[in-house]
Amino acid sequence: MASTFSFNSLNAAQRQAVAALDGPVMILAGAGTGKTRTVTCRIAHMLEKKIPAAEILAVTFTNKAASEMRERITGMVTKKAASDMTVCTFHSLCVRLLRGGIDKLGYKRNFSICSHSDQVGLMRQLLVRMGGSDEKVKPDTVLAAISKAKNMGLDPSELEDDYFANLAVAYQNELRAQNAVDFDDLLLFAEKILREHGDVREHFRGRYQRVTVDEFQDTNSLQMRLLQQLVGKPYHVCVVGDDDQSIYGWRGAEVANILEFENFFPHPEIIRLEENYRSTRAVLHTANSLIRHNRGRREKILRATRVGGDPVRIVAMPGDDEEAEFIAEEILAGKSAAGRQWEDFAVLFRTNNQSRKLELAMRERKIPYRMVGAQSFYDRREVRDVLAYAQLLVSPEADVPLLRILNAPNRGIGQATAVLATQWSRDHHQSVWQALCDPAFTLSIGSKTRHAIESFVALIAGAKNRIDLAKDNPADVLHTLIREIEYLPWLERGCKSDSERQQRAEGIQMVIDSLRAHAMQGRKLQSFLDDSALSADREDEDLETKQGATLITLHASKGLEFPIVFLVGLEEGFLPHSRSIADGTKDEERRLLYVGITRARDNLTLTYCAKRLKWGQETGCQPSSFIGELDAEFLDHTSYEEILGAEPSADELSSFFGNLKSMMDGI
DNA sequence: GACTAACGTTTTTTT
DNA sequence: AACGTTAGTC
Repeated sequence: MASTFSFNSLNAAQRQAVAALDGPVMILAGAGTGKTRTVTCRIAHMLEKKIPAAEILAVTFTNKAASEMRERITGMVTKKAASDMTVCTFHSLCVRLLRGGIDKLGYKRNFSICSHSDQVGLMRQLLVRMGGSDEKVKPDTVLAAISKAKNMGLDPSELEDDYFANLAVAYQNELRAQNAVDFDDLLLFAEKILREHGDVREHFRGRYQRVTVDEFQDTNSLQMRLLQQLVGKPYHVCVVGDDDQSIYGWRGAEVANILEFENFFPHPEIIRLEENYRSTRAVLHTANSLIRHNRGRREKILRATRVGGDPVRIVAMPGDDEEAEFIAEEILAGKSAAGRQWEDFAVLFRTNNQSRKLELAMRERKIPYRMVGAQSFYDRREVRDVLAYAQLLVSPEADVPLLRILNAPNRGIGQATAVLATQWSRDHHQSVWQALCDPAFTLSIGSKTRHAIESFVALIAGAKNRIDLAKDNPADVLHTLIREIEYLPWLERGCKSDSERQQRAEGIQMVIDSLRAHAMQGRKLQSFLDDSALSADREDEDLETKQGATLITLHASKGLEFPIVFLVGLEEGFLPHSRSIADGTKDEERRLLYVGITRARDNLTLTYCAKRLKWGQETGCQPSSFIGELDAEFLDHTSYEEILGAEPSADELSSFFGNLKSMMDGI
């Protein structure tokens, strides 16, 4: 039994996509057209055609997408086949490659991976060290320029601005000295090794003969180059995406990859999935009428398989307070009148700060809601600290994590000492850890600090030893270490509230628990660290476990769907965002709105306000220019006053009193 | 080296 | 308004 799927359950275009196994294939999959199903069926079809599972590689952008795809495939094929194929992100694929061959570029195989906050920390140091600039330059600005250069295939020294070029060179040298790489380097170095080493390239091309890339509209040019190295003749490569849903241009996504695919792989078979199973005709027609205004797209017209539907409402609001209250009331009324679940409702907004008033309105009415969190779990301080300790237990010579926790908690090794140690290590071409271990260095330090260094070295070395001798479970060693150094009490002293204290403690516990689970599967500490470094997972439960209406940014909503959608703040300057108008990327804003609209299954409401609180200041607003681009056929343009002024229906009345009651209960 | 006060900034977010 | 960063003080 190889696989279970049936051609009969697919439409003509999907069938064509599933059948097209050989040569370059591009599947243009509009929103809600059954993309994932098509891709998983296509892979199942490969197995049916006796293509060995081990030769199949599917690349995604996020870990979430990778695990979802793995899950879907696992449901269709044998366990063996599912575990034999490779489904992973671009970055984790590159880590695998580099752990086995980065020494070709002069790095050691136990390199560490810099997170964004590591990068910022490093750049901040460099800015101080280099000085020289009259203007204040933000670390993020420089890092963005460096990232852009790497993605374009430029050497750091080739940056236009001399000051930036100097910083970029220093940054790259510093990383190399610390045997560390950043996220871009993972792709950059993997591509370089594949390009320059024919044996490695042939090995990978032989190993992965069937490559699928999901969300292709999000690839940047470096990823494109990597893909070209990865895929050899006869180019059995399949890319899947939708240029109309390309909303990550600001972080390097290159729509040209999808628009000019035939320039990268010759004579691709191009298949369009245009039958939409998600939305009503009203929603879809409105979405189509908007996206038509973009130039230079792969033209697609989504066809609704569902008939009719409520008209799309556009509601003019006096202000953002009324907007939030209106939506909360509508959710309350909709739930009781139409027998909906809280989970059926979603409110979409452009910027995170727009969620405040919405949250408040939800809380007042006791509507359960889930916010798709802005702060990533792995960016939380306690998590990064504990992971840094874990990293030292694998390789204390990793400077980045060492410097991170050298004085966390405070142990009397402050910044001054850190600078001296870094300086010494640089002068002697050694790691900071080696400096701390070397009497030649420590004897130059005051006795008080020296003793602090000695006990720190003993602490780490002792714990590392226990792991190396495999006497204890790494999770236990780490747990003991964290307790011994009284990390949590130190952290708690800096907390303002009890809930914050609790959250910190939970963060630490979650790392330990997840390491323990990892170790149970017999996997090494290093692989745990790689996974952690490459996953910016928000607190996982987010959508799956948490109950309630969804509050979410337009960006984060891509790939999701909801029966009832409210899309707020359709105001010029917000959507399109003023910054995008200045940058000349209004097309991308239009795509963003398009993504938002196509999230709706049954019912869609768009709102805009006459005034809005912005940075603590009341500001007047104009309706978004996008509103005028929507075709009127299925639109119902109305206003807050008009809706409130109308005779309330029996349903609305009963829910009004219901609300009143729940508000009273809340007091 | 730790703590506090003033200051400036504020799109989107993944690896 | 609210947050993080920085400069200044003890």
